[in-house]
Amino acid sequence: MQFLNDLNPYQKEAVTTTEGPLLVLAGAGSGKTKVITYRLIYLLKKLHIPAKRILAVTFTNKAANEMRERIKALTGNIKDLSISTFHAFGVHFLKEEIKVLGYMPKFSIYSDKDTLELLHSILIDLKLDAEKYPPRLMAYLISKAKNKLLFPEQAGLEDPVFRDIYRLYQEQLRVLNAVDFDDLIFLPVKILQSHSEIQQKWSQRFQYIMVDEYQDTNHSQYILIRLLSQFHNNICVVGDDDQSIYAFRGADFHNILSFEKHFKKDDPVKIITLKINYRSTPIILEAAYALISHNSKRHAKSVETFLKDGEKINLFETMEAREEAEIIADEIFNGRIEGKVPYHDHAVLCRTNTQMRTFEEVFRQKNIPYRLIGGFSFFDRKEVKDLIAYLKLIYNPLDNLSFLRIVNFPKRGIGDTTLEKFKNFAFAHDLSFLGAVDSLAHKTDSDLSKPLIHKFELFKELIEKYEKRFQESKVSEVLVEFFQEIELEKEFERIYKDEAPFRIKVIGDFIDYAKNYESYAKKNDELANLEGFLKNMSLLNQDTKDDDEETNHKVPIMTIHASKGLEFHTVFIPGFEEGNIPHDRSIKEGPAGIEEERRLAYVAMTRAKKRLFISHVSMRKIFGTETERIPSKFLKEIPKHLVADRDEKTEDEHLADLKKMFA
DNA sequence: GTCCCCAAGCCTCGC
DNA sequence: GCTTGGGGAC
Ligand SMILES: Nc1ncnc2c1ncn2[C@@H]1O[C@H](COP(=O)(O)OP(=O)(O)OP(=O)(O)O)[C@@H](O)[C@H]1O
Repeated sequence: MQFLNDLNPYQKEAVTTTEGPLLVLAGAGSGKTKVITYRLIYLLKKLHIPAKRILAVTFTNKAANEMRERIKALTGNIKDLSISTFHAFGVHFLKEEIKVLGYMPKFSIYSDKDTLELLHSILIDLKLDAEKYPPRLMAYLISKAKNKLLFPEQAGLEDPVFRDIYRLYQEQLRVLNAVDFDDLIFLPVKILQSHSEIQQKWSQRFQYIMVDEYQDTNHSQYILIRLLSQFHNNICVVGDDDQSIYAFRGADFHNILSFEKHFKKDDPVKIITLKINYRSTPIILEAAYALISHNSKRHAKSVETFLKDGEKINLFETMEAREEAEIIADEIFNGRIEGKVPYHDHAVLCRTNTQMRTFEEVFRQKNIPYRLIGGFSFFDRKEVKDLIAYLKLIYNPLDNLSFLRIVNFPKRGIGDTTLEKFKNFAFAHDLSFLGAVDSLAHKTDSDLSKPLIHKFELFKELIEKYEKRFQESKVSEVLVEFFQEIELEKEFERIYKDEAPFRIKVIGDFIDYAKNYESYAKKNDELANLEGFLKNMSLLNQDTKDDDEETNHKVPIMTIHASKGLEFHTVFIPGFEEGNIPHDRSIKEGPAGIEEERRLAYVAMTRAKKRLFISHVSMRKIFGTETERIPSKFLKEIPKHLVADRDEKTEDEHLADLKKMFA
């Protein structure tokens, strides 16, 4: 076992302790992910455990892909190995087991935008005021209930109206044969809890289970893991409570702090701490720990640094965001020329997506190659959503929401009144919308004219034709054919007029995405088909990075949330202002909100290996209006001697500046 | 049935 | 500031 020599004794112990519950609780950069990866290899290569007996859960799809690649490189084979996010695992599980709940295996996954639409229609059905029961709030409450594994009856104890909304929402989803994101965890748990034979099957299957970033799991995810590990009880989780930054999604770092209590059964729980940080310079680390030690609710850790020396943290302020981005662009340029640090070993970590746009513009102008990670989803664009609705309906004919989106796109002369009559007809006969089309001709109670009925029939034929085509040929090829058939470009020209060329380009991007998906599937020994494509889009699990080397030499621009688990030679954290980090919305939430923001800052800082730049602006545009900004209070929590403030000026210089300003 | 205009809210973070 | 979609005009 040559490869074990890459590990320190504590890491080695974590890797070779395979039986019983194991918790690795350790700070940033201490090699937790490395432990998980090596542990997988150890199980496969040394103990010869069949791949299908192991489940590894990562936080993001990117992390899953990276781990898969490393395992593939080291063992040559990744077939049958389950490395996925909780949600991707949920999809996998439900494909096999969702029948017991009365759903079909070909279910749709609704994004939160879709669920808002659904909630909107439910409020209308229940004749409720959307002002009094805002769909956003309802969606949030339903999500919270599902995280806590509560059904409508249990969640709506105080508020019967909410109970009814939640109940109807869940019923509608089932009729549409669709699930929301929370269902991907909630439903598997409910199935495992109520069907002991299924629970036995799955918990016997997974002899070893590992979870990375355990501090960001929520209650339902913890229960899911407990149910799956019940039989063998070989469960290993790693994490760092200081890096819990997904509370808004229900994550609760008490899961990791209570791991021992949760999992001790006959076997004792082993806890291993890793103290050595291999990533960052002592200066960066001292600053990050000084900051995080201001949090009251945390498990204190001691750290030692492996690296020596290093330069101070660079701090600077600019008037506005553009200038901030320009200075960063120049630093990256210099870093590459003078420091020989390649583009992709720099990273810009933003608090919000909106910040990213400025960097995109400035980098483009200054010819700095960049790539945006995450951010505004391509799939949220209206024109793309329409295209996806077609695919969803083709895949899942029960998906009425998608049907409504596209039955008159491109315009085929089916208007609101016609549609209203059609819907009533379908409801009266208890049919799905697509299913109702066939009955129109035989039944007399639809109140629709012959030509109108024919329009519906043509639409259904189109859907059915492509259902077949997608089974026969490659997704990307069928897409091209399909877009031609519905004369999409023509429609875009009609709707978008001058903007059409730009929108038409989006069609091309969509097809490129499909091609990318196909090569991604191939790389992972997966079958590329419509089902996989839809899943891939719903879970956003494509690495935006494609294979050509070009892309690997670009500066990533992303949010701090997306940077979790990554590391870079040089890190820039722009927008270090009060109101941005900590964000206004979090400040409003009180102390817990601020502590979460402090963890965010800690995560961002600890991504840096050698150089760290922190910057803030004095004016920032918020919803179009310029507002004055002051430096983040977190800045005061970083010891001054670790920081090189470029703007540190003498009194005289300040005076001179002021004079200049008013001259 | 379709087009077009204007009020209103927006994305903090994302599987 | 900009998108979006509801509601009225054609
Ligand atoms: N024993 C070791 N010797 C040398 N380098 C190591 C060792 N262990 C880990 N590293 C390196 O330290 C870096 C951080 O490791 P890793 O990403 O696994 O840490 P982590 O604890 O998961 O970090 P984080 O919690 O911040 O995501 C990696 O570059 C890794 O290769």
